[in-house]
Amino acid sequence: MTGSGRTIRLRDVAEAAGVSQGTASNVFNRPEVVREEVRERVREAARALGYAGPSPKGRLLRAGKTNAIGVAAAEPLEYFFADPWARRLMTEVARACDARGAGLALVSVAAGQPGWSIESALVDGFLLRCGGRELLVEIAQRRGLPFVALSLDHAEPDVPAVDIDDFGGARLAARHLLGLGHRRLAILGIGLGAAPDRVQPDRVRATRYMNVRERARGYWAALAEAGLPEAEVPILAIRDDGSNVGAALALLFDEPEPPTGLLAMSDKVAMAALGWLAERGLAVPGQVSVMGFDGVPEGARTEPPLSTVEQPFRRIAERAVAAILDGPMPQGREVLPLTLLVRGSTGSAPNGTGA
Amino acid sequence: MTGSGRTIRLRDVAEAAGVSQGTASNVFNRPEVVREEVRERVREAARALGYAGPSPKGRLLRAGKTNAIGVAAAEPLEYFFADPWARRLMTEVARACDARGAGLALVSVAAGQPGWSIESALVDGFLLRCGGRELLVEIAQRRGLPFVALSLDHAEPDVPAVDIDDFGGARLAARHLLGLGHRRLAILGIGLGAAPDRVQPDRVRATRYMNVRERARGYWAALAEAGLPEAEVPILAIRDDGSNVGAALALLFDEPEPPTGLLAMSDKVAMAALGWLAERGLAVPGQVSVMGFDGVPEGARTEPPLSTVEQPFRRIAERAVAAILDGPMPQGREVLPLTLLVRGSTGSAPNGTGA
DNA sequence: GCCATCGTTTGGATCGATTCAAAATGGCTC
DNA sequence: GAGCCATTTTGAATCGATCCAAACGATGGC
Repeated sequence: MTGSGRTIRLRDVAEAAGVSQGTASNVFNRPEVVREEVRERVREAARALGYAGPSPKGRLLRAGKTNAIGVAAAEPLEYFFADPWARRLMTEVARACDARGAGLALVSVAAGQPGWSIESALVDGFLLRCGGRELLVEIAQRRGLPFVALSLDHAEPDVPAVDIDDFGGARLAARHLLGLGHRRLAILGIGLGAAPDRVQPDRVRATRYMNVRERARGYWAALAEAGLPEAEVPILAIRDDGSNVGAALALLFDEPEPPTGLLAMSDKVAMAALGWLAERGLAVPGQVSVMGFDGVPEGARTEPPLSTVEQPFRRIAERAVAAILDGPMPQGREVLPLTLLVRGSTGSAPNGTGA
Repeated sequence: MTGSGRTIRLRDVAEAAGVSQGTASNVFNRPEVVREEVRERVREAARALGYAGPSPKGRLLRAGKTNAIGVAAAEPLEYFFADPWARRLMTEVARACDARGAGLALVSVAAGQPGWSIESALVDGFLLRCGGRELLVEIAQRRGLPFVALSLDHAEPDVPAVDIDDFGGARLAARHLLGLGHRRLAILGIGLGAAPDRVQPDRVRATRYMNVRERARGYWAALAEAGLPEAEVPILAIRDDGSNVGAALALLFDEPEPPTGLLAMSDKVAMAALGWLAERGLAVPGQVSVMGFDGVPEGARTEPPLSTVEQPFRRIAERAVAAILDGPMPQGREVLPLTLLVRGSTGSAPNGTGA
C-alpha cells in the first residue's frame, strides 16, 4: 500500500518524473503538446505514486469554473424531491444539465448559514426558485454569480427571470370551461390566507403573489369575454397544500345552485378537490368539471385524469440552464406560454344549468 | 457603480483598510479576536469596495471541505427526480443533509467525462447508487474521497456499503401471503432477461444481481417453511419497468389453476401487475393478492393500495450521510431490515384453492 | 525598572493546480 | 558551422483564501 501520510500533488509527480510542474500539468490537460516519451514517463510516475489526476480543488481556483449549476429554494432540500411541481421542473433541469455535461447542486436557504448556502455553494451560477421570496434574489446578487429567477414576483428589469404567462394560461383554462357551456363557475385560489373563506376580488388584487393576481386576471378576462361579471364567480381561499378544500367547497355545494365548473389555481388544489367531490358522490365531469393549473405528472393518474394548463417545464429549464452556462442572460422577465391539456376531468356542462 | 474590471480580493480589502491580510481574514472568520475598531474599519472597507465576503474558491483550497455530499448514479441526472425509488431515497438523503447543514450535489456517470463527474465533482464524499454497476465503486476509489455504496452487488470487506436485507424482506413478503392461506403463488422476478418467460430456479441462482438472488432465496425459504417446494412456484422474467408484465401473466392466468398470490420483486412490477389484473377483470384482493417490494410512495395511491415490504429509506440515508460527514464508515456491507406494510392488495386466499 | 502575560496584529508559508513568456532543443538549409 | 524555425520544456506568477509562529504594545506584579 502507498498509504503514507501526505496526499500526492502534481508537483510530486513532476519531481518523480524529473520534469517541471508545467509539463506534468500538460500531460494531463493537453497531452498532445508533450513528447511521447516524456508523457509516458510522467504517467508512469503518476501510477507509481498512486496519483489519480489533478485535484479539482486546485483546478477550480485557477480555472474558476466548477461546471455545476446550483438550484436554490427557500424550502428545505427535500422539497426538490418531494414536491410534485419542483420534481417536475427539476427533472427538466437535470435533463438540460446532462445535455451540457454540467453538474447539479441543490441549495436550501432554510437550512441556515453554516456549511452550504447560496453564499458558499461551489457552482457557476444559480437557478432561484423564489415563490414570493425575493430574499433569494438579494442573496444571489450579493454572491455575484449569474442567476436566473424562476417564479419571481416583481418583474424588475435588472433581475433576469424566466417565467410563465400566468394571465394567458388562466384565460386558456377558463375559456376551455366556458367553451364547454359552463356558466356557474368558481375559482379555487391560493395564497389568499388559511381560512376556507370566500374572498372578494379586491382581496385577490391586493395579494403579494403576482402569479395569483395574474391567474385571477386571466380567469376574469375569459369570463368577461363570455359576458360573466367577476362578482358572479366566487373565489375561495384554499391553502397551498389543498388541506382545507373540503371545508371551502362545502360552502358552495351546500347552496342551492352549486357551480358546475371549478377553476383551480394549482393542480395540487385541483386534485384535492377531485378527492372531495368523489367522497361527496359528485360525478366528474358529469356534474362538475375540474380544471387544474401547472401540469404536474400526478394529474395524469387521478380518477378521472385532470384537465389542466401545462407549464412549459422543458423550455423553462432549458432557457434558464442555457443562460447560466452560455448566456445570453434574459433581459428582465421572459415569459413562456402554457398549453391546454384536456384530459378527463372536464366535460360539457350538465343540461339546464345555463346562467 | 463599482463595476470596474477585476474582482475584489480579501487582499484588496485589507490594503484599503490598512491591515494585514491575516487580520482581514479574521474579521470574517473569527471576528471576536479582532479589536472592534479595526473590525469596523475592515467591514467598512469591504462595504465600500463591494466585497461580499471570502470567496468559497479560495477557502476550499485551503480548508479542504466543501460541505456538500455527492450522489452518483450510472443513470442520467433526471433519474434522481423521475424514478420513484430514487426519488424516495433522495428525499431522505436530502433530509439527512439538511439536518447537518450539508449540501447535495448530483452526479451522473452516464453523461460522459467533460465537466462534471465523480472525478471532478466538488464534494466531500459520495453516495453511490450502484445497481449491479460496480464500475462506480472503482471510479470512486480512484478519486480517493470517502464513499458509501448503496445497492452493491458484491459484498467486499473493503467497500463500505449500506444495504437492505433482501432475503429477510422477501421472506417477510412471502410469509404474509402464506399466512393468509395462499398456496398457489407465483414470483414476478426482475433482472432475469427481457422475454416474458417462465424461468427455472437455477437461472435465478445464476443471475449477476445479488438482490434478485437474495429475494428469491427469501421467498423460497418462506415457501419451504410452509412445505411448498420451490419447483411448484413459477418464476416469471419481468422487465424492470414492468412493460411485459401482461404477456408474462397471461402465461399463468390462461392455465386452469392460476395463482392466487403474486410476489413481485419490485413495487413497479407489482403496480404494473395490478393494472393488468384490473384490465382483465380479476378482483384484487378477492381473486388475486399482490405483494410488492420496496415501499415507494406511489404504492399508497394505487387501487387497491399496494401491500409491500418497505425499505428503511430514512435509516439508509441517515446512516450513509452520517458516515460521509462524521464517520465512522461502515465496515463492509451493513444491512438494514425491511418492514411489512399491509395495505389493500392482499387478502385471504379465495376458498377452495388449497394446494 | 524588569519581566511575564495577555490581547492583537503581522508576514509569510501553504493549499494544488494552470498559464504563459522565455529558454532550450533539435532538425534543416545554405 | 551559422542561422532559422518549429517543437518542447522550464520557471515563476497567479488564483483567493487560511493558518500559525513570531512580533508588538500595553498592563500588572514584584
